[in-house]
Amino acid sequence: MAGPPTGNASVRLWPVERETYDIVATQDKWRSVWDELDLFRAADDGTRERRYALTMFPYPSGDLHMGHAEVMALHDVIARYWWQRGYDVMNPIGWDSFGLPAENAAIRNNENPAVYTYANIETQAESFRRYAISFDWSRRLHTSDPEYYHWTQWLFLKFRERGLAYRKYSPVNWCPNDQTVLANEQVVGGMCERCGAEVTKRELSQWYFKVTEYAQRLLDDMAALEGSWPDRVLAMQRNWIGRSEGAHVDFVITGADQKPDRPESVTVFTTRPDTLFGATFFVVAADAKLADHLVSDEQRPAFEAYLTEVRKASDIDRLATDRPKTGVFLGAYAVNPVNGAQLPVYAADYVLADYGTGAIMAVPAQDQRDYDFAQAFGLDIVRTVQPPADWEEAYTGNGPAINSANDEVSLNGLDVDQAKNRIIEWLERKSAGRGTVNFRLRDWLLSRQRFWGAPIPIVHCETCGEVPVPEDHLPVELPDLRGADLKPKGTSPLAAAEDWVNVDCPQCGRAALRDSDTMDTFVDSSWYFLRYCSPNYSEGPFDVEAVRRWMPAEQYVGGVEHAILHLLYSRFFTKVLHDMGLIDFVEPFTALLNQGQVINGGKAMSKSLGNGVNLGEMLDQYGVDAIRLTMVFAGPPEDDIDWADVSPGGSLKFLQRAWRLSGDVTSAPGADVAEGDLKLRKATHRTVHEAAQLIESHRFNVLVAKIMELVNTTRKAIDSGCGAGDTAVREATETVAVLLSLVAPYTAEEMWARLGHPPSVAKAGWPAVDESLLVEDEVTAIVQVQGKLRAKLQVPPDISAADLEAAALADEAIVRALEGKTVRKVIVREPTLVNVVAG
RNA sequence: GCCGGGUUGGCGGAACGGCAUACGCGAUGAGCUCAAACCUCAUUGCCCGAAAGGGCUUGUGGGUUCGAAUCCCACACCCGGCACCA
Repeated sequence: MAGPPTGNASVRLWPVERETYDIVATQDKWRSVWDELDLFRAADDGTRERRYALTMFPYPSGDLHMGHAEVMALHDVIARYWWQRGYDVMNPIGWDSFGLPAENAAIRNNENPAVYTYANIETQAESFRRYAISFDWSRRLHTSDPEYYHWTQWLFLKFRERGLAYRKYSPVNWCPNDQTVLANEQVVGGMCERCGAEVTKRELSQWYFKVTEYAQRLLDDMAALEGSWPDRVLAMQRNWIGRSEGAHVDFVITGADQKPDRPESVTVFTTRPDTLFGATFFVVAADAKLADHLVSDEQRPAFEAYLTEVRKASDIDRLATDRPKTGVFLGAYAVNPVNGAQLPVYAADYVLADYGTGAIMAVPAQDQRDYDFAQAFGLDIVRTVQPPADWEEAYTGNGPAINSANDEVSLNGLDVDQAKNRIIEWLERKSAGRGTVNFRLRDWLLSRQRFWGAPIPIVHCETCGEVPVPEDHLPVELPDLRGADLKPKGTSPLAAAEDWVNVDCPQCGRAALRDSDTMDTFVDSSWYFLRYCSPNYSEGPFDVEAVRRWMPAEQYVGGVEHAILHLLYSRFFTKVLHDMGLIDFVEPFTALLNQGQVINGGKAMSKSLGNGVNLGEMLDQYGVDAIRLTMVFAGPPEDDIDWADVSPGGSLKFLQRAWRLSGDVTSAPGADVAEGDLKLRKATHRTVHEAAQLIESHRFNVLVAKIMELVNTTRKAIDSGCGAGDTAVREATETVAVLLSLVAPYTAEEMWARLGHPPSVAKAGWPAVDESLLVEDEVTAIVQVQGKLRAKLQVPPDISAADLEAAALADEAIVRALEGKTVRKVIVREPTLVNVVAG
C-alpha cells in the first residue's frame, strides 16, 4: 500500500512532474509558527462582537480517538469561520478530569489517580495542538484541580443553602462492579451506563439535588431552543422529564384490621380521573412501604411470600411488559369517593413504588394493564367510556362517558376532556382530590462512594448534625491516597483515610467526621462553561462580568450521548445560578449541534470486533488536514460516518490539487483583480457567497463540495482558459486558501505562503463579495411541455416574460413536442422557466 | 404502545415547489510506463436503440398544483429515545 509522502520518502513515491508538499514537514513548520503568533486568544477588549464557540470537553482517557477527531473538526469549522468573519472568538478547551477510569488505573498501578490523569491530559493536549484546533489555550482548565473543585464545592454549599441539595435515606441504584451508587440517568435498561453491570438496589443515606423543583421550567424553557437544538434532543429531554397531567384522588381505607401504622386514606395519581366511576379494585406497589402498612394479619403470610417472589425478579425481568399479571389481596378495602364502593386492595409488581404515589385506582375497562389484572383475578369490569361495538379489551380512546353519575355529579355524555374537568371540580369541592401534574423526573443523586471526585464539603457532627465546611476552609482537598487504599469496599475510600476524615466540628469544635463521599462528575461538568469565561478568577466560581460578556454560548458542539445527562444538568445549574442572581440568562447554550459517531463497517468500533481505526495511524498516513477534511466531507454533521465508506486518500489527493494551484499563480500579491477573467471571478464570488450560508446552516459537507468545484474551475481556467497569469486566478486561489483554512489549516497556510503572504491565513479575513458579480449575464431557461423538460434556452437574466415565451414557442424541440396539440396555457417564470400546457 | 428523525445511482450524499442524481468514492476505458503503482483524460441512474432520439426513475399508494424528491393524507420499512410511568 503506497502512502503519501512522509519525510524523505516523497522522492520515491511521488514523481516530480506532479509536485506535492511534504505533510510532516509542513505540519511541523506551521505548528511552531502558529504557536508563536498566538492566533486564537480571545481579546475580550470590547472592540469586536464576541462569539463563544464551545465544544464538550473531553475525559482524559488515553489519547484522542476518531470520535474526538470528528467532533473537533466540525467544531473548528465554526470557530475558524467566526475568526475569519472578524468576531472576537472564545474557543476554550479543558478536561473533565475526575472519574472512575483514572481511579481504577491507579489501583492497578499503585498510584494516585492524578498521575494517570495529568499524563493523559498532556498527551491529549499535544494531540489537539497537532490536530490544529483553534483553541484558546490560555483558558485551559481541569475539573480535578483544587482551584476548580473549590468552586464546585462552593456551588454545592450554595445549592444547599437554597434547599436544593439535601440528604435522604432511601433505596438507590447500586452498581456492584463499580461499588458506587448511580443516578437514575446513569442506569440504562437496568444496567450501569458505565460498566454494563446489572444494577441492584440499596438503602442508603445520600445527597440529592432537587432538580424536580425545576422540572416545569426545564420543560418550558425548551421553547426557546426549538429550531436551534436538534429535535431529538428536545424530545429526549421531554421524555425524560415525563410531565403528565391528571389528578390526585384520596381513597379512605377500611378493613378488618386496625393497626397503628395503617393510613386512614391513600392518595393515588391518575391521568384519567374521568374514569373514576369505573374503578373496581385498587393496587399498591408490592415493594412500597404502603403495602406493608395495609396488609391484614390474615393476608400477611401470602403477602410476604409474594414479596419474596417479587424481590427475586430483577429490574431486568420487570422490563418485560408482556409478563402475566401477578399480585396478592391485602385484606383491606379502599372506598371510592364517587360512589362509596369498597374496592379490594391488591399488592402487585406492575405498579411502581417510585412513580406517582405508588398506588393506583384500577380501571380495567379503560386501562389494558388493569384489564389484564382483572382477567387474571376475576374482577369486575365496568365501562365508563362508550367503546366501539364488540370491543373486547380496555378502551383507551375518546368517547362519551357512561355509567358515571352519583347524586351530585354526572359525567354521562361528556367526552374525556370535559369529564376530567367536571370530576376534578367535584373532587376539589368535596376535598377528595385535586387536579395535579406529575413528573417522571427524579431528584439527582449526586453522592458517589469513590475517591477521584470533588469531596462533599460537609462535616457530620453528633451534636450539630450536618455542618457545612465554612467557605474560607474551601477547598476540601483530597488526601494523597494510592493503590490499595482506593479499592472499592462499598464505602468511600475517603472514610478509611483517618487523618483526613476526622476533623473538629466547625460549629462546636468537638470531634466530627467529614462526609466521605465525592460528587458525581456530572456536577463538575455542569458549570465548566461558565468557568471558561474567567478561568483564573479566585473570588468566586466565575467573574460575573466576564460571564455577562460571553454567555450564553452561541454554539455548543458535542455528542448526542449527553442529550439527557450533561445537558439537562447544565440547564438546571444555569437556572439555579440565575435564581441566585449571578447570571442574567436561563439557558446556557443558544444552539446545539450533535455530531454522529464514527463507525466502521456498519458497526461501532470496538476491541472485541477488531474493527477499530487508530487515529494516530490515520494522521501519520494521510496527515491532519486530510483526516479533518474526510470528517467534514463525509456527510451531514449529525450523521454517522462509516470509515469503510470514506476516502482519506481522496481527501489528500484533493488537498494536493488545491495546493498545486498556489504554485501555478504567476501574478503578484495585491495585483488589481478588476480586469481579471469575469467568468472565473463570478465563480469565485458566488462560492464565497454560498459558503457563508452553508456554514451558518451547518452544511459543512456541501461547503467542501463547493470548494472542490472552485478548485476544479480554477484548474480549468489555468490549463485551458484565461491562463495562470490572469489576476482572477490569484483571486480564486486565495479564496480557496481562505475557505480551506476552516477545514485544512496546514494546506491553507502553505498555499497562503506560496501566494506570497505572511502568516496567518487563519486571520486573512472573510473575502468580500462583490454583489455585482453574483449576477449572471446569461441564464439557462428550461422549457417544459406538460411539466416535462423538452428544451433549454440560454437567455439574458432580464428577459421579459413575453420574449421568453416567444423564444420558447419558437424552439424546434418545442414545436415538435406540440405537434398536433393546442396550446391551452403558458406559464412563464422569467428568466428561468416556461411550462406549456397543451392538449 | 407513545415520542422524534429518516427512506434519492453500486456507495457517502446534493438539490429556494421549477434542469433529479451536484461534489466525492468506487467501477470501466484510454494516455504515461518494459510493466505495475502514482498521475492525467474520458465514461458512469435504469431501460429500448447502431445512432439520432425516446421511455422510466427520489420506499408504496393517493391528493394539491401548470409543475412535487420537496407540500398534504394513508401505508410499509429503517434508526434513535421512553416504556407495566397509572
